[in-house]
Amino acid sequence: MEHGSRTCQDGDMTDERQRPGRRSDALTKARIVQAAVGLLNDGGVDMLTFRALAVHLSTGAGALYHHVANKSDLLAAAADEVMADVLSTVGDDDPSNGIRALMVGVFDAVTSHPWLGTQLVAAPWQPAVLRLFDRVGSELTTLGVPERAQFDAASVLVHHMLGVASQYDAGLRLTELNLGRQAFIESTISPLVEADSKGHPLLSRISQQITEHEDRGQFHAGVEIILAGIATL
Amino acid sequence: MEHGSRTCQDGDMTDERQRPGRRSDALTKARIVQAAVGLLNDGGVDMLTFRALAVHLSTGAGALYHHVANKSDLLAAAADEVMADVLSTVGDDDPSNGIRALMVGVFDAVTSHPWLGTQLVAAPWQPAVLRLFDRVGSELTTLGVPERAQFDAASVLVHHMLGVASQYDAGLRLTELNLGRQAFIESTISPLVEADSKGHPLLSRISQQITEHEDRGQFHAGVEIILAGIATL
DNA sequence: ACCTGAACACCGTTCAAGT
DNA sequence: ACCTGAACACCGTTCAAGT
Repeated sequence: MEHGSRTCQDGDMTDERQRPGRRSDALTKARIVQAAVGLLNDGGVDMLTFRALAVHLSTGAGALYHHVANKSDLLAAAADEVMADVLSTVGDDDPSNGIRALMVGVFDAVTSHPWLGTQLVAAPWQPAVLRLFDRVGSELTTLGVPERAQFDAASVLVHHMLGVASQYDAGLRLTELNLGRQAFIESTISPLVEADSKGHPLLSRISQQITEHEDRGQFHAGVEIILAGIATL
Repeated sequence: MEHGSRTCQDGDMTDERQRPGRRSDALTKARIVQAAVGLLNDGGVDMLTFRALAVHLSTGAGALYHHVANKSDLLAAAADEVMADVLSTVGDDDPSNGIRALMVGVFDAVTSHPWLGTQLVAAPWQPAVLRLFDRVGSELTTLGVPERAQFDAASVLVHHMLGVASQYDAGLRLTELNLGRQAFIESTISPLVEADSKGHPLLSRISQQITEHEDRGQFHAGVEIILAGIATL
């Protein structure tokens, strides 16, 4: 654990930086959040515990409450840190495709942090989501969407991205913890289909979607539908 | 602890209570789920506890595990019960507006069950969500959307609805627990605006949106954008 | 002021023991 | 087979006591 040599961010402001977990300078909210992000990336929400965090930072659990209000505050701060980082390194494409590049970039980022999607949809007014909204909005400005409709358009785009990302995360957890996608289909979808006498053509397509695992394709198709709708404004 | 207000465990056939879910039959998954929905509607997720549920059903906490696998299973079953009920009483409009009626109906239902939106987005492959997907899909069929694109279109619609609904729920919780929307704006949005030197026109609009509390209007506008996009397919 | 870490008030879940 | 409820293994959070 301690020799993690994890990726982490460089460019720290601290002059003397030991390994994460070695206590050389004062506790600070930034360091706590950084350690929290590390735990979340390693093992998801279940691994983020005030006790584990305290061990990682070589301090007591109660000390953390001098810098974060509670766990909800800590999670929001962790999400905001990752989101700010992601948004700063995405969307340097040509202006015509700026909105698509932004969407794909953030989608990939959310998808590679399996805890992030759940956190974002669980608390939609947290800073990380507002940051994302704002960025999508400014991208819509360069795309020529009228101001009046920017919030609505950004909302649809953001919700689509978060929705597909959380689907992806849930799919991962499904395959990790449970038996497999085929077993999931048989245990969850089949009963629904057989309960009614309807055809349920879409449920079959959902089964296909799950087995083929093409969340990225689904994501792209949705973005195009939304952009086509936005173009009519 | 539990000095007994519990009357006749077995051998009674005349014991009647007017409270829903209070019968002295054998424990069954349906009755457990029904009681769980009651607790959820009363006080949200925090109120749903195996101990509280056991008290409500006049049984022991461990007995519940004979009928539900765990809390996740119980939550999924509760969500599915509500969703099935909602879907059976919605969307009897004329075919041209069927999709709008369905969307609005489900949105209202999710919005009036403050725990439901969070549960749905947290586990996107649970039966309740699949049911919803399927229903939206069949509505899209009558609207003339080609089969090839139905899953993508339904996905965008469902994610939009769940996204706005969870925004609404979070807004409610914000006003209940915290100081008020204006205080929220000053504490959360203003720091974001002041951090950068950008204009952040959308964040101002978000502030407005929050204070005016027009989630329904936002929801409608988003649906129209998506339907316009779907029409191009 | 900051930190410590034991203590408090809960959880979900299990399991020997009953019926 | 079903139920009981104490026990287990945790949580987030608090707070007297230290530095």
